[in-house]
Amino acid sequence: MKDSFYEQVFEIARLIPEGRVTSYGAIAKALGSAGSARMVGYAMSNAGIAHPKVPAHRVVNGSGLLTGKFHFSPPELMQELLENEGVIVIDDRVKNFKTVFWNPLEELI
DNA sequence: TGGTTGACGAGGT
DNA sequence: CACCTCGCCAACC
Repeated sequence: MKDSFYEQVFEIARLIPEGRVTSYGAIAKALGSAGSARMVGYAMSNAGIAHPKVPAHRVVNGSGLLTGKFHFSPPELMQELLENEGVIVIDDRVKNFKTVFWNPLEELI
């Protein structure tokens, strides 16, 4: 398999439209591996070196928490990018998360 | 080959 | 609402 799990994660992440966010679990489920949500986040560690660019800042955990912000440089960059796209972030949490949430399983059809 | 690692998720206290 | 514990799965050393 040339398209490793990582590559698949990147593919889905790149499909996330601006102003929208999704969760690691949702991506994992979209790939058919619902239980490997942790792997999705792990894959994102390579997002920084992945090409084309992967909007990792649009991926948060199931609670809308910016758990991966500390992997950015600086950590506050993640929130900056999100707010720049119209996503309100308060206390490391996405405002109206349920509204801006992008479900790859339904929106991607 | 086997054990450890995680940017997680759900459930319980 | 906040914090803790357990479970899952693929990649990495």
